[in-house]
Order: sequence, then structure tokens, then C-alpha cells
Amino acid sequence: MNDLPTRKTLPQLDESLLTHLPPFSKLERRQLRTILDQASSRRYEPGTAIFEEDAPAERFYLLLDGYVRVVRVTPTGEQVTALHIPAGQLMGFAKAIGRQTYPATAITATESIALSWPMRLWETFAAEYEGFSTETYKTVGTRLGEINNRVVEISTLQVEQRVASALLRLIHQTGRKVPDGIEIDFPITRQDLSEMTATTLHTVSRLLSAWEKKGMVESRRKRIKVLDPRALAAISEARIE
Amino acid sequence: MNDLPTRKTLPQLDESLLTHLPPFSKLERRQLRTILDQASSRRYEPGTAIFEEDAPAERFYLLLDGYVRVVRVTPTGEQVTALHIPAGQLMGFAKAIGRQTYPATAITATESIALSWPMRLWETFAAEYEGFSTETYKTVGTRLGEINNRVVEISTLQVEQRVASALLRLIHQTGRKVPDGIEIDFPITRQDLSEMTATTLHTVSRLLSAWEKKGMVESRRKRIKVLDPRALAAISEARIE
DNA sequence: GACCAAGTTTGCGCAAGCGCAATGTTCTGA
DNA sequence: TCAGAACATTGCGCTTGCGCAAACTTGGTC
Repeated sequence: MNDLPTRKTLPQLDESLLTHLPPFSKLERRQLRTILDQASSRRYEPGTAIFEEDAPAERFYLLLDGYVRVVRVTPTGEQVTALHIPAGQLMGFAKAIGRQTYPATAITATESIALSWPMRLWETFAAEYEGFSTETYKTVGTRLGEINNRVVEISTLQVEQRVASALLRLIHQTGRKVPDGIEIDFPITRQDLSEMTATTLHTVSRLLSAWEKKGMVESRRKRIKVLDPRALAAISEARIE
Repeated sequence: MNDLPTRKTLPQLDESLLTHLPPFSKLERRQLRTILDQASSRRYEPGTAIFEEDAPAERFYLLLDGYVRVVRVTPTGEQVTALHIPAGQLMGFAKAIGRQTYPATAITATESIALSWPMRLWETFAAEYEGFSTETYKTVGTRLGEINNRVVEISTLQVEQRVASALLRLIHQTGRKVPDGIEIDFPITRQDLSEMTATTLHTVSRLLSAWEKKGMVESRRKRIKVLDPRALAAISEARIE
């Protein structure tokens, strides 16, 4: 689905949006001003594709608020979620890794706000803004490591270990402390979780129901709270005899 | 296992080793001379770890000759092969993606020769040599794409599809045309193939035996030749009804 | 408040493919 | 040339987890 070219929705973006983010943290206020003046800002509904796999990479993005799932779709229409991107991260910077098109589809998991810039500005930003490039490639390195972890997990772990591991990863990366546990800080269905763990929504449902009976998790529609992370860790790390 | 620091094994390396490789293709002879003068060259036996996961990333490497498997080992000792690296590619450049340690283990699949440089030279190379950085990040982008393909395959395909797909990828990337087909250009066991495809050596053996009976492949110890790539493609792309 | 779509639950049969075992073959090194 | 290790083959029972089905629950919209 093609979005209309994004346009400014705020009169002027404040520099404080960027100062604490690693790619921008070494810049002076007037540099941030210049960067923001060239940005488009846009709000996206949950479930929207910010950019799509194989589309020409015309813009790069900074997720200001919300969560995004990085997804590939197979020829038979199955969706596989490789990564989640939290607020504060750059994404869609295909040019940085020598590509002309986006390598995957970025779908919002929540209502989200993102800034974007035309891809032709990438090289300028990389050349002129101290730390911008270095921090971006750190992000690439982190994502490469995470996807490699995914390969290892899917190749070697049984399904309940994978689901437990995914829940732990989610609460670690995007969890919100609540009185009796840690809640995943965005809506997530059994289908969503199954797309991250190479299984089906029914298998995820059976596992979550069993774990709920044991008091390890608590869930409602699109809401999962982990009450006993150690028990899940024990499952995900168990060695099959 | 720690190798002794590598040392020069040839009097002087010839510039022609580099001129056709993308990271070095825009450089002048004297620049190549400078680069080679700072390189260590080393020959590795098959099955040797050039560098290991989580070891401090002290050197970066260029594979001059041979093939290398990029491997992760699980806590239970299972090996998972994420990628193969052919001759001509840079590897182990952890600094480029903001890391202090190697993200995986690089194991030679064949007798191999590699050049290496101390990691402290990375930034100099990136800053001073035109195209070096750009081409390196293109390699990163390609590898990211390939690993993402792995996640999708392992998540969604049945085992015979994955093995067929892996064989096609191997002959496409490292195949050598022979009279009646395409042979994988390095020794590869059923165990090796199973580590690439999230299965076991027995399952791979059964599949290869069945395909050999049908005239699709021909194999001996550590040698696999594909006689009918189209038949394998049909298997790997089959849609389950 | 009602309706309906989306999401969740649960049962059960079955298929995919693994584990285990045993045997056979081939290549390397002494 | 021989021994032994590494690699390959094959059978078969069993486990894992999926497919299919059906029903239930919940939340959003009108």
C-alpha cells in the first residue's frame, strides 16, 4: 500500500526530540534544527505499513513513538516477524547498506509517530553529523546479532522454548513494570507471537493457557503480562535430554 | 582456540590480489601497496576457526582463497551455520558495526588463505580508501538479507524444501559447472548440510538418497553434484495444500 | 444494548520428521 | 595393505506439534 508523501503536521519540531538519541547525541542545537527542518513527521494507525519490502527506498525514518514490527511475507502469504523496533531507532535506511529497495516491510504494532527524510540526505547526514553513521551501524550490528539469534533459536529449540524466549525478549526490550509483573507494552495477539516463533496461533494459545493456569503469565485480548520471568527462563533454557 | 598472531608468510603480496575486489577496486597501485604492506597472510587447514564468537575482535580479514562457514554454537553444543563466505570477501570487521567482539565463529570449509589487518586500521581504511566503506556495508546488507531469508525459510518451509533450497543456493553461489550438472565447489557432509537447514544428518541423508535414486543429484563422500536444478527448484517452491 | 468481527480456547487425529540403532562404505594414516 | 575413524545409509517406533474443527469470549461499532 502506498502512502501519500508525508507532510509536516507540526509547525516546528523541537530539538529535544533528538538530543538523547544516539545518532544525534553529539550534535549542536543548530545542527538538530537543520535536521528537523528537513524532516517530515507523520502519525500512523496501528497495522499500517510504513514502508514495504522491495519498494524503492525513497526515505529513511526515525521512529519517535510507538512500536514497529519488521516483517517478511512468503509467496504463500505467511508473515514472519524478524524484529521489533522500539521508539528512538532509525529504520528503513537502505542506502546505508548499499540497497536501492527496502529489505522488509515495517508495520506499526501501535499508533506510531515517525519522522522521515528523503534518502538523498543520507550521505549528507553520514558525512556531516558526528556519530550519526557510527551509531547507525551499531544499530545494524545489533539487528544482525538479533536475527542470527532468531536463526539459532528456530533451528534448535522446541516450540515452547521459543515462545518462552520470545516473551522474555519482549518484556526485556519493551516491557512495562506493573505491580505483579511485567507487561508487554503494546497490543500483541497469539497470531503476532506465532509469527515471531515459527509456530501457529493455536500452539501459542495452548502454551499461554497452560502457563496462565500455572500462574506464570496473565493475559487478555492482545495483552500479555509475565508474572514469573524465572519460570519462563527455565523453560527457554531447558536442555532436552 | 587461539591462533598465534599471524605473521607474513610471503615476501611481498602482489597488488593484483586486490584490484578486482569491490572494496579495493577504486584504489591506485600505491594505495594497494600500502594496504598489502600492513597485511598478514595466513594459510588455514580445513575445519579451522579463523576467529571465534565473542572473542575480542583484534583483526579483520579478507578471504583470498577457499570457503568459510559462519557458525553459532548453542549452549548444548549444536552448531548452526548462518552463512557461507566465498573467496574475495571481507569478514570479521566487527568494528564496522560497532562491536568489540566477533558475533560468530568463522570456520574454514576448505584449505583457505586469508589476509588480516589489526582492527585499529579499520577506521583509517574506511576514511582514506574510496569505496572501501561503501562496499563493506553492501556486504553487510547482503548478509542481513541472506540471514533474514534463513529465518523465513526455517519458519515456513518443510524440511525437504529447506534442503532443496540450500542446495540451490550453494550451487548458485559456489557451484562449478561439470559435464552433467553443477557441483558444490567444496567438501560438504550431510552433517554440514543439516546445520544449514535446521534438521539432522539422517534426514538429509534420506532426502539425498531419494533424490539420487530419482537422478536429481549425485553424491559421494563430502561431494554433492546437482544434476537437475529445476527439479530441486520445484521441490523448494512447492506450495503445501 | 445488540450485533458482529476479531480474538481465544480446546479437542483430537494425524503427519512430519526425529531419535535410536545398527550396519555398510570409504578414505586416511601408519 | 590394513585398521580404524569418519561418513553414509536405512529401518522403524515415537514424539512433537500442526491441521482442522467447533465453540466461546470480548471488544468495538452502530
